[in-house]
Amino acid sequence: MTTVNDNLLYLVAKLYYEQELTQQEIGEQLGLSRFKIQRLLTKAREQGVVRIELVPPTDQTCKDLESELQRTFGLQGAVVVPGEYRSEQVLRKILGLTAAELLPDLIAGRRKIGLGCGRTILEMLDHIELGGRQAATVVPLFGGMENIEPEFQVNALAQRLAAALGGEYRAIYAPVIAGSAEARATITSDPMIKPVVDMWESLDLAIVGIGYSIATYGSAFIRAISEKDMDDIKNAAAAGDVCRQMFSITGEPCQLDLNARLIAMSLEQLKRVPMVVAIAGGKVKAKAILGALRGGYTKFLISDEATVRYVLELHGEGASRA
Amino acid sequence: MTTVNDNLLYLVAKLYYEQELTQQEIGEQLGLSRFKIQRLLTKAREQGVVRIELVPPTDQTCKDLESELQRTFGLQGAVVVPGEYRSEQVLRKILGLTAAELLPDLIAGRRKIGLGCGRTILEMLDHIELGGRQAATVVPLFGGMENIEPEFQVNALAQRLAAALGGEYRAIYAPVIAGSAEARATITSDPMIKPVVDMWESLDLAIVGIGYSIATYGSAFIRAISEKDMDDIKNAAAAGDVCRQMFSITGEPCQLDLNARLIAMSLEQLKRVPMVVAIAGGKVKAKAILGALRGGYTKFLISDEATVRYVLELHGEGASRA
DNA sequence: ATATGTAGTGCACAAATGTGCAGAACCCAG
DNA sequence: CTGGGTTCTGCACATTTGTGCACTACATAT
Repeated sequence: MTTVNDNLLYLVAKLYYEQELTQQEIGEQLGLSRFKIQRLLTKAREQGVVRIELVPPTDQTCKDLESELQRTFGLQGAVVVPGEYRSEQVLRKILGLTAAELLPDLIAGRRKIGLGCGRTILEMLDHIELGGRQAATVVPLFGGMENIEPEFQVNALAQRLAAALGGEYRAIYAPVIAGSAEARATITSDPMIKPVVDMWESLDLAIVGIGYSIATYGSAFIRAISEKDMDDIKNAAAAGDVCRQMFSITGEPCQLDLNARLIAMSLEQLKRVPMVVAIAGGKVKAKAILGALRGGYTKFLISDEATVRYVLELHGEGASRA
Repeated sequence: MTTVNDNLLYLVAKLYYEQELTQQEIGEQLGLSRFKIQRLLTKAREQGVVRIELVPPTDQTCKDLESELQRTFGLQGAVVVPGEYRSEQVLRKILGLTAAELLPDLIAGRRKIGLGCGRTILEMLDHIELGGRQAATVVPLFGGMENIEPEFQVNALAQRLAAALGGEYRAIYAPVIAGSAEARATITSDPMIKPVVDMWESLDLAIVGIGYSIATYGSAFIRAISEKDMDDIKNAAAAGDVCRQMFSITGEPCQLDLNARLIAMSLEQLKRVPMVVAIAGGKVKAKAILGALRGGYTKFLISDEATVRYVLELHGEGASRA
């Protein structure tokens, strides 16, 4: 590999990207075949002669809403993406991307990291680029489901985050819902599982989604609970959940028999974690988000403008009624 | 134009350039049509959300040859592009590009700039990006030819350089060869032409190519000279020219009748310019380059490794023979 | 209510780009 | 010089991207 290449690569790259000639035209001008040019370009990209940089929207976040959230709910911080997104797909991706970019700052030396699951979390993982050797350990915050969808494979997500961080992860080989309270006790005291569950007591950071309907959890979850559980949930007026732990719009934990069978970090434990980042958006989730905020289950919220406005409006109404 | 766009643009750009999804795939994931994605990407590029940067080969020039040139011929500087280029097309483009990138430093505040012409100079102009409002004036260094080829349209080249610099230019409306010495006198004293010709006396910078054969100048030039002129040139053992002024391999100006008809900056004038940059490469030009260096007609040389080695070799031979 | 312009959409088609493969060229050890 | 490896080349073909156009939507002026 002579140095000729470097100059040639640069030249070809320049003609292609700056003068916007086609590979064909460049080939003709240089007396080389189109294919050669094509390969030179590929090489130029590989070797970093061509660098494609994406400029993140310059902090165009809704500062006003962010500080209002912070004040109203005693958060440590918030990031509100401006705009209204009709498409849930788009919103999820944008929140995931936003979260991915905030992550390095949010992690900042925290070692024991708990990770929830869900589509937004999955999107976030798609965009993380960190690589740096972080001395971090990632654990799932609740058990798994037989559900095949990748966004609910808690261990896989933890593994991906750990890989992106260059740290380690712990897998949990337990179901999110045990068959009975006794089964739960047996499972969580199993020597393979206990160490993971125990870590929930001493996390430095938790990254969670906010759920708004048991329907979200998919058929596997529903299959695991009884008619009575369903009735209980309805009666308790569950507005949403964090780590599968349900609460009402006022932030009160729902008292459910189901709770005794849940293998998931508890809301009390969550409140003791020094930093909890919740990522959630979309009007359908507004009540769930409000409940989580009122209950103090998160310390940092990543959401979107339209949703946050609606959440604050709902909160105001509730206040005036009270 | 809402801020929504910015986030969406960034997202789409990221999916396209970093995750290397196709526009089709992105469309499917986001629930938007391929065409929409296409247009978003175009917008992202236009708005600078996507920034494509080319990293110039990190100064991989032949330092040793450069300093040898400098020492041997008393140059103020030299840049030698490494490698051997078989294709003249490629070499010309690479030299042009190299020169274009050096230009800002070479100009550095110099106001009166003289410009030669030729294919390498043309390539250089293709790559200049400067835009800055330079208080510069660009003049051609010799008259024009009826030749249609764009690389010999002296005024057009001067105009292009001036445009790139954001400065002014002067056009010369005179032929490079007048019909007779008397005609030359008449023409150069014409009030439209004299001011331009006079500027050659007080240039701050000249940028020239080095010619190696009258054949290079094209048919229009040849048509303008007689059989006798051709014989003269052969007898004088012309090795090359700068600004159409011919010299031998030893750097001696050729004494030609033709000279009295040339409307071009003289070699004496050229030697008085504080900075002369010559751009030339290719083994066929070696003798011409050597003559120019020996004659002191340039103060800065931009060339390629193979040629420079050959030039230095030729120079060594000459020295040992003498 | 009716023109009238402006912006956005999807489509059919055209152009450009990317890829697996088969053969050529090269290079070195035996 | 010969066989076996690697690299380089061009090509047919498949994929991906870009574009002019006709059509819709919506807002503003008449």
